[in-house]
Amino acid sequence: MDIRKYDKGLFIENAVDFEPEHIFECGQCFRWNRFENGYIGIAAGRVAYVYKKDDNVYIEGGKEEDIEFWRKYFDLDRDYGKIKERLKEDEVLNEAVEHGYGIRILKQEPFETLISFIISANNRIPMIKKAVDNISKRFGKKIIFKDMEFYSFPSLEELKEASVDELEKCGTGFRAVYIYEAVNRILKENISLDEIMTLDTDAAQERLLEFKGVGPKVADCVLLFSMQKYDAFPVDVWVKRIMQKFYLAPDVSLKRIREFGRQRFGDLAGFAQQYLFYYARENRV
DNA sequence: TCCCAGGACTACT
DNA sequence: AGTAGTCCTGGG
Repeated sequence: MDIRKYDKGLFIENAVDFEPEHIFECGQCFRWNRFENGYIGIAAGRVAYVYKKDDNVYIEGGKEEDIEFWRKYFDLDRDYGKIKERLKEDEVLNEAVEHGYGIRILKQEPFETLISFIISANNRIPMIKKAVDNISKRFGKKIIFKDMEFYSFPSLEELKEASVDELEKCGTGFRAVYIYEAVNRILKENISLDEIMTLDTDAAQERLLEFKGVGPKVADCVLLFSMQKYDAFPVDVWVKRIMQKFYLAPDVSLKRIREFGRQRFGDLAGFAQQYLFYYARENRV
């Protein structure tokens, strides 16, 4: 799929397997919101209004020098048609893919993803969005687009200024101390998320679990949504419900569900998880 | 007013 | 190895 320039930004001509609603509502990101005919949001300090019209996806506000950024962010070089073909051999996935046929897994920034998913623990999506937004307003950089204010998610350097109290005031609750400790441990122990990204899925998960406030589910989300570990299988309540309903007994532990998912879907476990999550959530399974 | 949703921690076994 | 109780916040 090719990205080209037009007068208001960038567009993807004949975008296949790409539905903004599926992409932005499948639980992987917190900074995109419904706007007019699509979604408006910010990724890595770049604001855009993304919508689909006919077969084209428009990235209004996208700059010519960011063509490669958006190509990578939206994972445009991957053939989701082929992935869906393979997953549809599974009866449940066949149904789930019908619902979320336009899902793509975004390539988000590891630091933002780590902090955002620490906030996601025992929390609901609107609350998570609010907290991430407050942190960005307080510690990120302001960007004006369409006469509206947007704020980039703060860098490690920007967030090191945050006290536990300030983080709490952003609406993070008991997770404030986890965020504070994560930021300061990364700085003090000179931890490189990019280096963790080079490890295999199990080794990288182990490293992420060393952060307080990061359990198996949060670690798997970071691995899948920012480190291209597509064999990760994050198990949240929705995935738990749908797995227990269609594949396993109702009392199977989260750990076993994770093991089952990874074994059954292999290198496509992460994609399967996204289709299942979206299906379960949309249908209130 | 209470109850519920939503993962990880701690302190146990 | 697995599990009960607790953490915070907004909405019904």
